[in-house]
Amino acid sequence: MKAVNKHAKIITAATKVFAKKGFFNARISDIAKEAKVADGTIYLYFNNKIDILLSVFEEEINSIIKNSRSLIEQESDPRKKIEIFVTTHLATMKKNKNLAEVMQIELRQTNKIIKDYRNSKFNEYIDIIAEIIKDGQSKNVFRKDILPNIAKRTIYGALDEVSRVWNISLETNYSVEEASSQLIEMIISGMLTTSQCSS
Amino acid sequence: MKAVNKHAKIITAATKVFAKKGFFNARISDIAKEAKVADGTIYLYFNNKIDILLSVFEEEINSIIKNSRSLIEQESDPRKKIEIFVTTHLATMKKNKNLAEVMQIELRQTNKIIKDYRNSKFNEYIDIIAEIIKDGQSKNVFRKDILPNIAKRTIYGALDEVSRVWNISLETNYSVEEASSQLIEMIISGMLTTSQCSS
DNA sequence: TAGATCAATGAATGACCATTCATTTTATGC
DNA sequence: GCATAAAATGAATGGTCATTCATTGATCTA
Repeated sequence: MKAVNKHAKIITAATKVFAKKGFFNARISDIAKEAKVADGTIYLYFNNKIDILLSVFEEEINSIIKNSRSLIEQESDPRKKIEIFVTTHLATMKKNKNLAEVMQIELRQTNKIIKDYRNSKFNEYIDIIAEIIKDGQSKNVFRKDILPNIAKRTIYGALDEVSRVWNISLETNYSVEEASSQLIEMIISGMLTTSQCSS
Repeated sequence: MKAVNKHAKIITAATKVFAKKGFFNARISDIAKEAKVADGTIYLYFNNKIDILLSVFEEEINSIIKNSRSLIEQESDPRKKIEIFVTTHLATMKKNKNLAEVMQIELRQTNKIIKDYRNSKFNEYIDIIAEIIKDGQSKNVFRKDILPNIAKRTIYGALDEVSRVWNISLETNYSVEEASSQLIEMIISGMLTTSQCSS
C-alpha cells in the first residue's frame, strides 16, 4: 500500500487526538486507530510519542510562517502588515481548531521538556512581528520607544488568548473580523507616532 | 505534630514540583519528598492528584484577586486602574515563578480535563479588566466601540505572554517596569477616546 | 514462480506510579 | 500510666501504556 502517505495520515490523526485528549492522555493506540494503522506502524514513521507531537507542530508552523510571510511582503505599509499578520493568525486558528489546541496548549506544555525546540520555530514566527515593528520604526510610522521584543510578545499574547476562546468558548463567540478589528484598534494606535494620532 | 500545617506544606511543595516537572510528570512521591511527609499522608489532605493542582490554583488566584481588587478600588481613574492591574499582575508573576508556571502552563493544560473549573475563578480574575473598561466607557474615558470581553482577553493575553518570558528566558530579560510601561503605552492609548489622544 | 526485500501488524513485555490500607507512631483523656 | 483515638507511614497492589519484535503479507525481480 503506497497509495496513501502513511506519514501524513498519522500526522493528521495525531493532531486530532492530541487536540481532543491532550498529549499525556493521548494513547498511541488512539492515534493508530484514528489513522487506521497498527500501533507498531507508527514506530516505523516516528521515533516516539513526543516526536509525533513535534512533527505535528513543525509541519504546521512552517506552513503558517510561509503563508504569513508571503501575504505580508505584498504590502509595504507597516500598519497594514501588522493587520495582515493579526488577521491571518486569527483566521488560521479559527479555521483549524485542532492545530490551535496543539499550539496553544500542548506545545506550551512540552516546551518544558524540550526546552530548545519550540523556541527556534516559534521564535521565527513571532519574530515576524518584531521585524514589522522595526521596519515601521525606521519609516517613522511606529514610535521609536516601543521595544520590538516586548511588543511582539504583547501582540502574540493578545492573539493567542483571543483566539483561545474559540476552543473553550463558553461565553458568546465573536467572529474573526470583530476580534481582528478590535485587536488592531487597540494595539496599532498605541504604537503610532503622535503625529499620526487618530489616523 | 500539630506544630506545622501539613496542608500548607503540601501545597507549597506541590507548587514547586508542578512548576518544575509539569503536572503529568510530577510524581506524588516527589511532592511527598519535597513536603517531607509520607506518600500516603498526601491522601489524608487531598482526594487525588488533580485535586492538589486545583487547590494550588485556588489558593493563589484568590489571593491575587483580593490583592488586585484592593489596590484598584483605591483609584478612580480608569486609566490608572488598568495600570495597577497590569503592574500587579506582572510583579506577581515575576516574583512567584512557580505560581506563574502553574498558571501559565499547567492550568491551561488541565482546563481540558476539568472544563468548568478554571473558568469560574479565572474568569473572575480577568473580569476585573472588563469591569474597569466598562467603568471607563461610562466615564467617557475609553471608546465605546471597544468590546470589554475581547479587550479583557487582549490585555490578559499580552500580560501572560510577556510575563512568560521570565520563566523561559532565553532572550534578554526585561524588568517589570519596562514591560509594564510598554504594555500600558501600547494598550491604553488604543482604548482612549479621540478627544484624549496623545494624553 | 521462487525467493528476496520491504512494509505492516498487533500481541506480549516490562516499567511506571497513583492509590490503598495494614501497621506504627503520636496525641488525648482519665 | 493506660486506653483510646487520631495521624502518619510506606510497602504492596493493580492497572495502564509506550515500545518491541516475531510473524505475516505485499511487492518486486530475474
